[in-house]
Amino acid sequence: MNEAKTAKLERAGWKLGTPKEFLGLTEEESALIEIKLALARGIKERRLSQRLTQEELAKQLRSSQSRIAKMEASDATVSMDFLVRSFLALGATTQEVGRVIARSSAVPAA
Amino acid sequence: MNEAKTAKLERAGWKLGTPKEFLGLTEEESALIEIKLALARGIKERRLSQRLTQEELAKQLRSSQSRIAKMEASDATVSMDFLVRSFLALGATTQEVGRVIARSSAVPAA
DNA sequence: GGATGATATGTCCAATATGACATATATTCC
DNA sequence: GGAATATATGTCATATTGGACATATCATCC
Repeated sequence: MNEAKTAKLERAGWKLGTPKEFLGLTEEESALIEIKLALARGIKERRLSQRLTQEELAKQLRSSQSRIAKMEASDATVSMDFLVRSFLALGATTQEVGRVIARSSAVPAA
Repeated sequence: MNEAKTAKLERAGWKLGTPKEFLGLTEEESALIEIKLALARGIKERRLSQRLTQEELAKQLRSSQSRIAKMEASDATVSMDFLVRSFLALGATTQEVGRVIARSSAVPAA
């Protein structure tokens, strides 16, 4: 992960700490974060393409606009359960959820 | 989902309620559960193939044996975050996580 | 530049998930 | 049948995540 990205994540409340490769932590830690970022992006895309407001999506999920905003901003207090539930609520299939996750750490071709 | 499966889930603490297709709830609800079941199975498989005890895996994750047991039993109190973290801790890539999820609701050929 | 509508951010406290622990139940070997 | 080891289940207190609300910021239109 590059510097700009980690800065953004720290603003979103992630406690990243310094790399701890030797403890086997960072690789999983960053993979998990990449997954959440990818889901958040996917959710926002889907919501927009369906011309839904955050308020409307919130209602469907019996949640609140602020929570949706935080989710799309990859706030650290948003769980993966909530991300996946939202994605599914927007009509995604498990196949699509899986695909988004699988590709989350794909390195763009140089 | 068949009857035996729902019975097992209810034993694991899931509050399923009667189908609410008309509210668009059940499809997502069951998809999410299928995902969690698939992850739990994948985790147990990986752990066993690496000849790790629940205790050992727990230590790696700074968790406890009981939590691992609950996870593998798809207990309702286990979060998706924890499932994915565990899967990754067992050496899975995001690709593999994605694949397991994508296939979670695959219907076996008749 | 001020409405209006959408999104972002911060804070509450209620609900849920967590690790830890105790203890129960397998499973395997002797 | 009883050690020894692994796994399951129940319960706590603490930590994390949740919805709700207030308010701030941002865009678009007039």
